[in-house]
Amino acid sequence: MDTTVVSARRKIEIYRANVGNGGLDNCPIRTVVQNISGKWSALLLMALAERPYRFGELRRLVPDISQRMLTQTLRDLQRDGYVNREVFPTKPPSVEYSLTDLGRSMYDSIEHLFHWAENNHQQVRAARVEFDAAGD
Amino acid sequence: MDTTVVSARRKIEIYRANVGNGGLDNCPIRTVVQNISGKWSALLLMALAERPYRFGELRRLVPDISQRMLTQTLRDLQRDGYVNREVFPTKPPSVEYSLTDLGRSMYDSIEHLFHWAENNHQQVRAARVEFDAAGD
DNA sequence: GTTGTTGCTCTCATTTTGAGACCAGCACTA
DNA sequence: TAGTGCTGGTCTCAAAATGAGAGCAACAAC
Repeated sequence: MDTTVVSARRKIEIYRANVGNGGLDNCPIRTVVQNISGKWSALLLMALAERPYRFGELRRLVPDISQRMLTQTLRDLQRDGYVNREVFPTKPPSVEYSLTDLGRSMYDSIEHLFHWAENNHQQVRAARVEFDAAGD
Repeated sequence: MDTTVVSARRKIEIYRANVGNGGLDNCPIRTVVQNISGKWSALLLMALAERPYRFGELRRLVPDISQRMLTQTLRDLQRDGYVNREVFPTKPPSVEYSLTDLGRSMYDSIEHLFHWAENNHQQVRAARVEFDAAGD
């Protein structure tokens, strides 16, 4: 057995054991990844990594998100501790969302993936076209 | 304006311009991220990063995935060029899935996030508990 | 008083996912 | 020879997530 592979295998075994116990909520990676892998999470994290935004600003920034999903995605990110929600007593009251330290720390890691995506999206797109063509 | 922030802002502006054009399929990051942010994609990539797996092996490895979603997720990953699907003419025929070079390259980037998740899942979990408690 | 702005929530239609039955082809077994 | 199991799927139907859009309260500006 290759040693470079042992740690990944162990993670999976731990995962399996947890599933066997009926509690897959103990798989660390899924605990975290499931909640930032929503359709809109990455986009919102990207925006908030730039600077704090108000609700309406985010809505205008990502025009194809529904208000419902914007509310819900922000609340999920807040629940996991990535995003801070602050209400300002203006009239009408405004709400500002910003990254927490935890969120910023996580963003530093997910940013690698974003950079990869920027640099390699043509290849992905090409693969997709080829696959679809072969499927005819 | 802080210079460290300019590139993120530009990406978002590019994104907005594309949306304005009616084509948000040109946003590089979404093109890539949407398809690996599925519920099961990360888990399967993790497994396949370790070594190639057969369909049934993956099924046993991730017991709480339905056969239907396993098929579909693998096909999506294959379509984007991350995963190679090879049929062996055994009886009954077996199918092996493995990471392509593109998939491995992408995995190197997403792995940062997985490591972060391993190291910080307690904090996420704690934030979640606190949020839920405050919500009473 | 009419309209606009804020950040939501509620309802309902559509889409995605989950659970499980079914399938073909061959091997092994009784 | 009939039964059983293994392979990697697909098909159907229920459940869950999402999208589209209306409604809402309170106050400002006109």
